[in-house]
Amino acid sequence: MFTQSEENYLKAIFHLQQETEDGVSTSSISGHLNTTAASVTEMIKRLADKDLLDYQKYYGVQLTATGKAHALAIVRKHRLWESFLVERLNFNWDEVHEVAEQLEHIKSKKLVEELDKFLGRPAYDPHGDPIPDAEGNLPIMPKKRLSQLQQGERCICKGFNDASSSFLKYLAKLGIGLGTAVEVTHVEKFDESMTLRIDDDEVQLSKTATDNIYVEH
Amino acid sequence: MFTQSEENYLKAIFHLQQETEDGVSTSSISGHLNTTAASVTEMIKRLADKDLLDYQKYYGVQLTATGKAHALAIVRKHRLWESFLVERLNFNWDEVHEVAEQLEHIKSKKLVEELDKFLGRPAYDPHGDPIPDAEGNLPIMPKKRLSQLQQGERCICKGFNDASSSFLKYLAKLGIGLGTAVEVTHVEKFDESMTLRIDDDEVQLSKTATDNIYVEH
DNA sequence: ATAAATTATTAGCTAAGCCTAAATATTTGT
DNA sequence: ACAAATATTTAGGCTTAGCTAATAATTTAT
Ligand SMILES: [Mn+2]
Ligand SMILES: [Mn+2]
Ligand SMILES: [Mn+2]
Ligand SMILES: [Mn+2]
Repeated sequence: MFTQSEENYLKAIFHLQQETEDGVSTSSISGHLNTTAASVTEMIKRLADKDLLDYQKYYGVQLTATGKAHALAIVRKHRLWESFLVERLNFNWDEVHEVAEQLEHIKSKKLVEELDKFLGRPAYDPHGDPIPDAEGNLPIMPKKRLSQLQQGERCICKGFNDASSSFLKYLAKLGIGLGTAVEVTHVEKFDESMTLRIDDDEVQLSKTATDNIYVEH
Repeated sequence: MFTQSEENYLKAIFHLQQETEDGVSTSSISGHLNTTAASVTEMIKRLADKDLLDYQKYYGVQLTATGKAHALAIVRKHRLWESFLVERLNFNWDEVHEVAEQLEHIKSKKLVEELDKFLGRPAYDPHGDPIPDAEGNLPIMPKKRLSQLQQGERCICKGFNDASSSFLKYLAKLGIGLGTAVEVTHVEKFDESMTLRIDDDEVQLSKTATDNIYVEH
């Protein structure tokens, strides 16, 4: 149906779309996928021809209904495979992303359905991200970023937005994972960095980091 | 490391090599992979440049040690995935091949190792084919083709050589699978077709079919 | 309102993998 | 031994998916 490259673009655009109301820019896509802007322009023309997205020259792209449906199917596969790797194959949550990046492109309706069943139809992946169902419905997450909290507030870590292995390993080193209880002991005015208490340890996190940690409560 | 196409060629050549002493011909590869002879010539030049095979113009190719090792790694993955699909995901043995054809290209040493462990280090795949270990060692199978048996002989089905879904579905329809007991009631002289007794049914199989069924005893 | 900076597009090039048609080499049959 | 048949390679073309450099549009700053 679609090539691996096309699918990677669809998924990237889907993710970037979550963070803007207007069109997804060429440069944001090229940043996300580590390609040049010129390559992106080429590809989005192809995807527009296939009616997977609407493209307004110089004003970015937006997924069509079919484009979004397809992107969600890939996200679903990605997160199911990540769950499989962690739940059944003893992978660490910080080492599954690269492999899932490949596995998400396997084409077999039955495989996805059976994998989902086998895993007990999980609602969230090992990073706390919601897994779309077969129809593309996402279980909505009450999302709040750690960076939005005030001094003195307490919360539980519910998700991580940066899929890079280095970020996840960094968090693991600090003792931060899904379900970790955190208290904001101090917010530094000038760079918005935070001091946090985790159990009885104190750790420092930059704004870049706290922006990518989703919390609840 | 290698592309999907390169890996498919290596695997095809590995399989074809099992059936000849001398070089694997261009046309046999193109037949196996459903490509043209011209495409094969191009690809084997590339693979020869990478020292995965020895190529003598007009006299076919032979895998080098590294080429063979790589082919075995792909065969290993293919058969492990087939086992996973049948043993854990409720696939039928006759519907796993196409998906395994994709899964065999996933690159992750840890994934293969963990999958093997998870499945209990199986020695044979759902078609009765031996699964190479991590070092590329194949558990040797005492292989005899059903077509080699004489009238009156009895045997147990131990493997099937044609991976096509249609062949496997055909056998399933006739009640033939791994472990099925078969008695040769008649061998037709002129086309070498066989009449077989399975339980209390009698079935007819062509030479083409009996050539692709491995038996024991 | 214009100039400068930024962002996006186009043009032109490359490599992998496929193809068909033409040219060549090998094998087979007499 | 040679012609015919068959197999293989070469030549030339196409698509996908990337790149750099040049051009054009938009946005920002003066
Ligand atoms: Mn991917
Ligand atoms: Mn994830
Ligand atoms: Mn394959
Ligand atoms: Mn098999």
